[in-house]
Amino acid sequence: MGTLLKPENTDLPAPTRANQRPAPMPDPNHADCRGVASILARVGDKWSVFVIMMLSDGPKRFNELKRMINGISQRMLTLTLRGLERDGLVTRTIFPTIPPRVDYELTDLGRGLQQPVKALGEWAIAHQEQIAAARTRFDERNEP
Amino acid sequence: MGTLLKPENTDLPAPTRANQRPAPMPDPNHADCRGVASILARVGDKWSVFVIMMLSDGPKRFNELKRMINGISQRMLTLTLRGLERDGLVTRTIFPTIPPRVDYELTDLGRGLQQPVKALGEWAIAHQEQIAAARTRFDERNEP
DNA sequence: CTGTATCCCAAATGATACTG
DNA sequence: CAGTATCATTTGGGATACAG
Repeated sequence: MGTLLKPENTDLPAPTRANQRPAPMPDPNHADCRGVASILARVGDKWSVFVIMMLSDGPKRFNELKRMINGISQRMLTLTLRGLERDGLVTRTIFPTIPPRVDYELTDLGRGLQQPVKALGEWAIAHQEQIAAARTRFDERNEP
Repeated sequence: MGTLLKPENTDLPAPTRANQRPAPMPDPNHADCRGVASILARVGDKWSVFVIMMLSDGPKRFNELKRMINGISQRMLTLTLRGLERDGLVTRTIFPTIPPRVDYELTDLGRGLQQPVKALGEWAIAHQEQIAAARTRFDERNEP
């Protein structure tokens, strides 16, 4: 779903024989590269992030989400929700009424993920001007 | 580059006429949706994340990065680095020697981004088993 | 209403070859 | 070494249409 939902290409780097810089610890960054990548993929997925955001303030129905997330297709919403459900981030509750009603809600795990995602979002907001400026500079420097 | 490097489809949700739940504030989550999305896209990009990780402990050369990030193609490394450079997250320094040498290094901005990304990575590591378990459960529940 | 199944096009990426 | 150019392939994702 995301760009990188598949766990290949996530090997560890060859150990830099003699590290030219201290490199204090065995570098926790590299640990568990494989597994982590597939989780980052979920976060990297635009729709997943939006859905998680939208579920912040309580459960929502399918079409409710569809309306809130402007531009998502039915197909992608279904796929995204399935992915989130599969990862245990969202629950899916069916009310066997007519017409049917399905509620989606964040799990505890999902709410936990929300925190770091939000932190990221806040960083993005805090620095968006700086980045926009950098982009402009770069662009006009490379095609005048 | 990432799945969602383009700023379309990032509109705000239509105001839920009469909200069925309190919906306390104008919801700061939705603010600056467009701009933020393109930044999240960068983070969502697998290769970008890896490159940022790899640059944690100092500048690296092109092929050095290529070797460290197992599986990335020359093409994708180039594109990824260009993107990071464009966003002002990485600097590119050319040493006009023969053969040429190019160093890539995180900017202050880039190092700043590293923090939230790392937080996310740590969350991922902390919960990877829980997620793996959820996936297994989901899978065997849906195709026995 | 909440999906699933198809078809189909555009974008992303890998492989390969070539260059300063 | 550090790219650029081109081609081939895969994949993502929108637009239907249909079903329970």
